[in-house]
Amino acid sequence: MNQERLRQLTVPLLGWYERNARELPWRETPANAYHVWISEIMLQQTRVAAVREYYARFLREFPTIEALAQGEEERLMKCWEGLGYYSRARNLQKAARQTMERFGGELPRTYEELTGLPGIGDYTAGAILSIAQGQRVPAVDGNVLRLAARIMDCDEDIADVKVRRRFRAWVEEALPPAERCGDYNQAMMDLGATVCLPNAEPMCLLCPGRDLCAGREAGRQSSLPVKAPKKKRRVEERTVFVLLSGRGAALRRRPETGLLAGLWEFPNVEGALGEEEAARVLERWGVETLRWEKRIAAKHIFTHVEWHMTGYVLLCRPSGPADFCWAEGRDFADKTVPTAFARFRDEALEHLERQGRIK
DNA sequence: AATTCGGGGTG
DNA sequence: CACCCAGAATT
Repeated sequence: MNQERLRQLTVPLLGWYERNARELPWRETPANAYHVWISEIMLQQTRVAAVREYYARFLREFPTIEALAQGEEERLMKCWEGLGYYSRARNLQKAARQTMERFGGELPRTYEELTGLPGIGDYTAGAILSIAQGQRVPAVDGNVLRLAARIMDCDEDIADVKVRRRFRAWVEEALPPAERCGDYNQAMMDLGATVCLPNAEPMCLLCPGRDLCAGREAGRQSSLPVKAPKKKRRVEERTVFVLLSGRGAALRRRPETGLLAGLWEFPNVEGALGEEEAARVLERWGVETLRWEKRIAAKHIFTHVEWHMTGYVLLCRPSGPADFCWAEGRDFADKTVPTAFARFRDEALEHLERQGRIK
């Protein structure tokens, strides 16, 4: 195999990194394991550009592990609103609490203890240990898999766990001495993000590995890595109600498990209901409607499911099932409503504001 | 080994 | 539209 190519990259890569490292907020305090941890969790399956603002705001709200452990869930989730994969935030707080109890408030320094904390897996443990603790541990993410596949001209399926394990072992062999491993891991990610681009023609002329890349040599750089196709999304039809009363808009909490667990949503039912069917649902709920305002079509795409939503905005009395929560003003603003319902939240806000002015 | 978890940027 | 992103946990 071509692991040798990966090993040959190490020295030029570190040199490239010294001149081309991106300036990122979490790189200002690399020795602060808490900062590194927060950034790594936020960056899971999430681009740097999306994380920046969230990172700054999160650390303002929860400056230390202790503050995070003691923080209120409502505030925590509000901090995460719009970032996605909300279990990351919940796991973060669970891990913070375990850290207070088991490790005296400091993140542990071994791979086993770190991966034992909720939300910290193979990659994140490697990132924390190498960047904040100067330990010789690899951090293999999507960037590294792509880079390694190209430089070794390896066409094995990087979606396969066994293949990933082998890649990790090869990267481990290519690692520099411990004190440079944080830089090495971050250099691989920077090179992957800015030069060895995903889903596009890589900018090989700018790459420190251009003369030793087996993929480029074979002219296959842009068709690597190979990844098994994932199955397509299913489509779900839903009917969403924006119910507006003198006490505000109706929200309810989603179940504690599953999609958007524990977040707030506008009351909704399965199916694309017409007005008559929708009216029957409201009757069943015991909602006294005063006036139908309008109908809105909205679509939201998740990774594995696609919601086609029919929304009804209507004025009503503040009646309905016990799990309805009528909220306006700060109460409404404080509740975490996921992006999937953004179109309906905006509609509700517009009406609530208008009412506020009349008063 | 497969599926489930969000949301957004990009070709 | 399809693909991917500083992945992890659950089934």
